Amino acid sequence: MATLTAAQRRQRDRQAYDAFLAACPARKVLDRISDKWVTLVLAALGDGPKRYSDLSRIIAGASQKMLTQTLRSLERDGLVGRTVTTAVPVRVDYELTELGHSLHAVVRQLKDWAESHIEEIEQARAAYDA
Amino acid sequence: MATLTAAQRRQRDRQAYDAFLAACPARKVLDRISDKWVTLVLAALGDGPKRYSDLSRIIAGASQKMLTQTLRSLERDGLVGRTVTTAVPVRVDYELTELGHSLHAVVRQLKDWAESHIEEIEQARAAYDA
DNA sequence: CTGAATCCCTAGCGATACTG
DNA sequence: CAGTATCGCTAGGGATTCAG
Repeated sequence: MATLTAAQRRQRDRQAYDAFLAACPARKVLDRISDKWVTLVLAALGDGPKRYSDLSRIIAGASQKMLTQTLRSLERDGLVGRTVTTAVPVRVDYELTELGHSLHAVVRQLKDWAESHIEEIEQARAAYDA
Repeated sequence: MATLTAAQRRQRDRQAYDAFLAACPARKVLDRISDKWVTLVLAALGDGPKRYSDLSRIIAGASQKMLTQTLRSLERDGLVGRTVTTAVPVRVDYELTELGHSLHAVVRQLKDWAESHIEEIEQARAAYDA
């Protein structure tokens, strides 16, 4: 094997690293929840099914594009269910699946951690900035 | 109050939404963990202190810039501690603080969830794509 | 060894307009 | 009502270079 330049080595490491990530389950979930819209939709659906328009209203900051995109990916992953009621104005309902609920439970723990430690973080920031 | 155009209404909603987010502890933690490098560093430090060069090797895919940037933000938030040993080549050690460990514990739950449900997600994806 | 500063490019997202 | 399609911007992050 020939000697590699630093750049080539970095490139190779990055390949190996990416491969490792692809095989790592934790990474896959991270991909899911690291999307802020995913978490927000999950939270919004946490207390029951919602219509598309409901979600759009609750998560006011999400563009149509992001909302639809997020719902599609969650549906694909089996985290939310989608029900279309063919009527004169079409009606679409979304709800967490069993799998979705179980993830929601974990995310809620994260939320709980946040609520109980956010003050410490802010203190640390203030101290650091000073 | 004058009548608003649709664009103006969206803008206003977005403002209100952002304000709500800023006050929401869950959003702040989401900001932290939604950064993939944060989670990886957290994981890497989960089993003991590491030198800068160790982290750089373990998280091979991270550029110097991202690694340093991530470590700084974690330090600022009081999640990791930084120890500089003034020597001829400078040596810097990083370790999780108590606060960092408690967040790590929660993130680990997420990881556990992933490992036990990733198969279902993949099945759902396969089914959806078909 | 550890880190700061710069350049630069792509992917993600918002805004808008159109369809069933 | 519930999307889809397209355009354009900007912010994240990689590569490179300089410094303590």
